[in-house]
Amino acid sequence: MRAAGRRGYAAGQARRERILAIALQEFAENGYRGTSLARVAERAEISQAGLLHHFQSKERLLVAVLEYRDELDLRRYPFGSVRTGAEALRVLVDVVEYNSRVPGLVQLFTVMSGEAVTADHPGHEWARDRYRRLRDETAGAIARAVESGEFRADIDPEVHATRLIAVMDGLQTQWLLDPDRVDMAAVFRGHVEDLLTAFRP
Amino acid sequence: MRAAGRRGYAAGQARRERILAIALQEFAENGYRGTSLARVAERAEISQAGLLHHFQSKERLLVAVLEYRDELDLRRYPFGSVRTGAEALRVLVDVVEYNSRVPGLVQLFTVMSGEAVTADHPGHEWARDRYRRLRDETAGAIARAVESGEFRADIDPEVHATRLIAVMDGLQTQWLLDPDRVDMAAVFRGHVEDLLTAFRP
DNA sequence: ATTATCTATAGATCTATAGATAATGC
DNA sequence: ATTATCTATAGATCTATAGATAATGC
Repeated sequence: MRAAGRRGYAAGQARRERILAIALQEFAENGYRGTSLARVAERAEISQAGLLHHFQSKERLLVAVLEYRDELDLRRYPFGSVRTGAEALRVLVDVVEYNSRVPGLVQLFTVMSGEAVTADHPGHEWARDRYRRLRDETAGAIARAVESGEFRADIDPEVHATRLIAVMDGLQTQWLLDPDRVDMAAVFRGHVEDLLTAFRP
Repeated sequence: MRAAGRRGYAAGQARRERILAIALQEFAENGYRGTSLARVAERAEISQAGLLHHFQSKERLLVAVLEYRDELDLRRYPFGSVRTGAEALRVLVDVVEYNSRVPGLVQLFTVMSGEAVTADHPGHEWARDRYRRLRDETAGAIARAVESGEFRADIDPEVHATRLIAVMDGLQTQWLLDPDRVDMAAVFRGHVEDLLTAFRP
């Protein structure tokens, strides 16, 4: 397909993608501060200076990894095309069920969100904006369901969006730490079922 | 008071406590991997070798900080002395309200939990065990309320404990990243009120 | 005798840059 | 000409230990 032939040669483009995939794994396993460029370079079979030719600094590499993930990830949040509130909540359940099959990706977000609450972390703005976007999209879907009369009129879309995302997030941490004792997908599914009952007018 | 004169001189004991308080701040601000012993030592006005006389390694220092916090923290979770389910949920609301006044401590736990999902992190076992304990205590309180007939018979204490802790945790992350847009205490209070309604037989 | 503290340093990182050489594709 | 890649290295860390000196309190 070669969507991005705009800059660099084909070999360089392929190398950049390989570096991104490996860096994603390393950041997920060790966090930003625990990841070394030397190790990423070694696994990508390039010298460290070679790596820095493609990504000018460790910060830039992290930002590129986060954007790379978001691209793939946002496709799983098709809130724009969703018709009903029940459908929107189903999308969230699907996302959680998908996540429970890709612990590495979940770990990237959990580790990054944790580190990124510290002010000087290069992913700080990214994390803040990502949550804003998720809240806005989720709240929008809930608001539409309230307007259509599908959900009760007295529920606050913003508050429930914040809560729903909090449950998803908090479950991820508990699940990653103790997968045998925390059935993330089942607990979240139950939560959404309870909500659908509570939201009914 | 000098509860712990058992090992070391008084001056050493005082110094250890000073180091713990400063290390807690540094770990909260920068995470485990982003914290340097040199900086902790500098702020505690001791040489780095002097610091390592009191805590034999960086790992041991982290463990000591986590235990130090837990001591203070567990007093805020007096689940043993709670009589009713409603009271237990009130305790959680109180904890969240208290937390919203001590962002530094909340940040320590959020950063540590995030970093600690990586397998080799020295706080990995600590975090896993802490969540197990929280879940067990919360589930126990809910189970008692179910048995007494205060809460509906068909609610699963373990599942609801996991969910409640997830909401608390997930709200912390969103609140730390965006305190102006996320009113952690209010959202959690609303959540608990909704639960009390839903739990009524 | 035990504890507290220091200086000095080993030894291992780590990120980023300088500067050279080789390959690519217009 | 641009891009990709390398070696070498500067310069700044970082943790932990060795070994010495001073203070404490039984």
